[in-house]
Amino acid sequence: MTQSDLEAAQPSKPRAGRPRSAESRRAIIQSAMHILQNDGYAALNIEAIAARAGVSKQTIYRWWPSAAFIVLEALAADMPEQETIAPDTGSLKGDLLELVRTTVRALAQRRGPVYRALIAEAQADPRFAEAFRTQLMEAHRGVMRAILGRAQLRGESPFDTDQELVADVVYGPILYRLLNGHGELDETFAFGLVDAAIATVRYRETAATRRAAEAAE
Amino acid sequence: MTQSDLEAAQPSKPRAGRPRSAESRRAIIQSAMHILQNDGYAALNIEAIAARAGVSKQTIYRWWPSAAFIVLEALAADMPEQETIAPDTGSLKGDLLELVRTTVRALAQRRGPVYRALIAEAQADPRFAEAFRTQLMEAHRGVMRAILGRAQLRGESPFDTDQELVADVVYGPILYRLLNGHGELDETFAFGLVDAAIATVRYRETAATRRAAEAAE
Amino acid sequence: MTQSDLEAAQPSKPRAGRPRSAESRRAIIQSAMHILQNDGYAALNIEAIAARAGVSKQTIYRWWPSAAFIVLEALAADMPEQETIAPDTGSLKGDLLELVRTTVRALAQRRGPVYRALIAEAQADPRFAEAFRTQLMEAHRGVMRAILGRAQLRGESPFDTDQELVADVVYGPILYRLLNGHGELDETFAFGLVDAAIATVRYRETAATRRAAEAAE
Amino acid sequence: MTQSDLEAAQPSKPRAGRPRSAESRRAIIQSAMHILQNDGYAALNIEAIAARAGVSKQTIYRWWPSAAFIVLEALAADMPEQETIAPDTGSLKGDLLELVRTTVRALAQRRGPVYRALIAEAQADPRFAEAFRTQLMEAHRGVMRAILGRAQLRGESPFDTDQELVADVVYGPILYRLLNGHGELDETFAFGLVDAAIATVRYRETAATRRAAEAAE
DNA sequence: TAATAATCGAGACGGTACGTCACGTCTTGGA
DNA sequence: TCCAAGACGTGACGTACCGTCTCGATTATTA
Repeated sequence: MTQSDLEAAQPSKPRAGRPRSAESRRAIIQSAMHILQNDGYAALNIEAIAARAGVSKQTIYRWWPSAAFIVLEALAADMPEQETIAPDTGSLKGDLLELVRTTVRALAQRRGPVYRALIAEAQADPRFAEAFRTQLMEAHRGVMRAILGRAQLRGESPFDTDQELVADVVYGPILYRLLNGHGELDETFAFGLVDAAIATVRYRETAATRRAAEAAE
Repeated sequence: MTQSDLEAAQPSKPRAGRPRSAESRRAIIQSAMHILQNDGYAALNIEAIAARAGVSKQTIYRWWPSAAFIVLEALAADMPEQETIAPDTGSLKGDLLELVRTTVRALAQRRGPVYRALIAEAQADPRFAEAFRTQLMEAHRGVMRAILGRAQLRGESPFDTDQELVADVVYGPILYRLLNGHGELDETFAFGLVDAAIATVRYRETAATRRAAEAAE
Repeated sequence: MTQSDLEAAQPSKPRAGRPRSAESRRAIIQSAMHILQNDGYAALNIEAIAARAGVSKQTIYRWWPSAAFIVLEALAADMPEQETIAPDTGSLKGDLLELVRTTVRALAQRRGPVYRALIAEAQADPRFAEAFRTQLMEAHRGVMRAILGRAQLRGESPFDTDQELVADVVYGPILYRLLNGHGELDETFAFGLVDAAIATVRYRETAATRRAAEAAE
Repeated sequence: MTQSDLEAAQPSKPRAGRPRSAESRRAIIQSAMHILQNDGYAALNIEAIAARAGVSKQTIYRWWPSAAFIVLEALAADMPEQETIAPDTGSLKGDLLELVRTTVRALAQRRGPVYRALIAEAQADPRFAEAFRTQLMEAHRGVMRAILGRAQLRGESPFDTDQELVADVVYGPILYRLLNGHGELDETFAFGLVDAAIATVRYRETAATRRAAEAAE
């Protein structure tokens, strides 16, 4: 979590000294996103961000550990609340279709390059990996859990469904295609994924068998 | 494809001049892998590889575009033929279990960091992405195809099974956990994945319906 | 002259607002001298002084133009009145010996590094050069003048002795050795210098000749 | 001593690798001197030198520890051999006058600021102090020794004259006025200095007395 | 047996960005 | 009006690697 979240978390604390410049913060984030959109992540370095934002490098380093955190903050700010984005069509298949198609479409368009870059960054920077996972990935997975929770209440899904596995089955292949580029992120893929997810929810033979076997030991 | 494959591909052409030093090639690859294992991918740069290999930087640049390609060459050399690694237990579930457990185990141990780094690298370098996909990922997917092909012959899997989707359902979640770190790469996960894959093979309702609908348009 | 001398010079003027904190002033000077003694002049910067003094940077900048001025103020405060330090042994040679030995000894020990640093600073900052010359160097030269003045009254020195030249002959070589480090600042050197000074006082051939020659033109 | 003297010292050694670029070396030195003459020593930093020379910072750091060393190299290159610059008029007074007037005149004009800056630099950097002393100051003192040596051969100076002291009496006051700015570096000063030096050569009472006293102990 | 040609080690080169330091100024709330 | 706290834009630092470029030396094929 960025230090810059402090003020949001504790707006009451009247810390001494000159307060953080909201204008600089905004300029930095906008500068970073502009460079990202126009020149790509490879061109996104602190010096360029600072120059374009009319800000000193020191000011950036004071609040963000690296450029990736700035992008993360911008994305997280855009990220609406779970309730807002979790579709609620009345059926599991409907919810999943809505979710997967939206996700896949966003990644096939402008979101793709950003997510690819941030995930790459996370492989080299454990601090960022942590922030990325908790602030973005968990939000996505939370949507899946909400959908599956509702499906369980409706009786569409067994009470002991492995929600984590289902979330992996949905998001894993999407990430896989996004990063590896061996297949399209299109409608056909979205339909197939939904089928796979539903099939996974219903079919639990091996797991049940194995649990029984383990219980017998 | 690396330039260094030229000699393997065309051993007959006896170009003039001093031939490539096999010793330097070996030293470079070993140096790279040593640094990778001991200091991590972040420390893997051409200067360090050259210094440790007792080789000039020019020699490296002559044969590899970047450090990632050296690692890729090392991994690809280790990669056995498909027939060798594709398990053949007689049943789809048996093959999948064998494959997934082996894969997950390898990634949970020493292979993990290397694959994470190379996939990250691929996001920033399209040339490397291409090489990585064709030389490593396709080999993995080929194993899946071989297993599914045999399952179809045995009647365990419909003739119109979407092999690509099933491969995605298996490898996607593995990659997801490897890169995102939200869950363990363990036996339980492997069993769950196999279930999901088999469920996907059997359940094709949505896809069939959709195809029919599309045909009706 | 430092702004901080204002209050000393004009204690009557009761300017409005909160008066200057004597405690802060003391803390700043002590902090500066502590850093200077322990970490050297290179480590003496405003931020370090402020941090150690528990004072804001602004408070320092309000009263001193740079760190060098703080040190100068500390040294000038230590500097006793001329009458106090000008030796009066009854003979020119005695006075000179006393003065030179004291000076050389002080510079060979703790005063050396401070003077070296301040003189260096003066080369880059004309304002400080002016302050340093008038507040420290002139005090030293005044001692010489006092000694030479007494020698003239005693008849030990010609009435037209070039006091400035003699002061240069005494202090110049000391400074030279202090800054250049080609020779020791020891007793032998002190004796030699006194001889040179006395010789200079007595011998005025060239100057007299030249003046005569110039007058003839 | 700069590493860049290596090639001059050992032109025969055919070291491996790309040889040092003579053009870059020249461009760097010229760039440094240009900045020094036009913008002053305060503006002389590595980045500016590199930019103006069309050279990378690394290339400068490879060969010189700091900007001061570049200037020193330029000055030392200009410094003619001792025999060339040591005046030989036939008399001690003539030689001294020639030397002192030349020196004082040069420092009063363009050499002054450079020497002031380098001497200041030497106070903060022991490595540079050493280089400055051995490469420049010793050359100057060598001239004095040559003059005094000849004077001794002619019988103008006692055989036991303390050459070091006389050199200090000549150069010390010059340095003093240059750095402290309390007096002019003009002809009058030059004449006075020569008188002081000659007086010092002739008058050795205290030293002789003291040596006798010490011998008696 | 030479000439030609490609490789090798060493290492210097221009270049880009890094993350840090200290500067001197500014903006708060409080004394 | 001063004070502490501390954020700000500025400018330079010295370092790390990048990918390219000479060097002299080595090792093959070709003439």
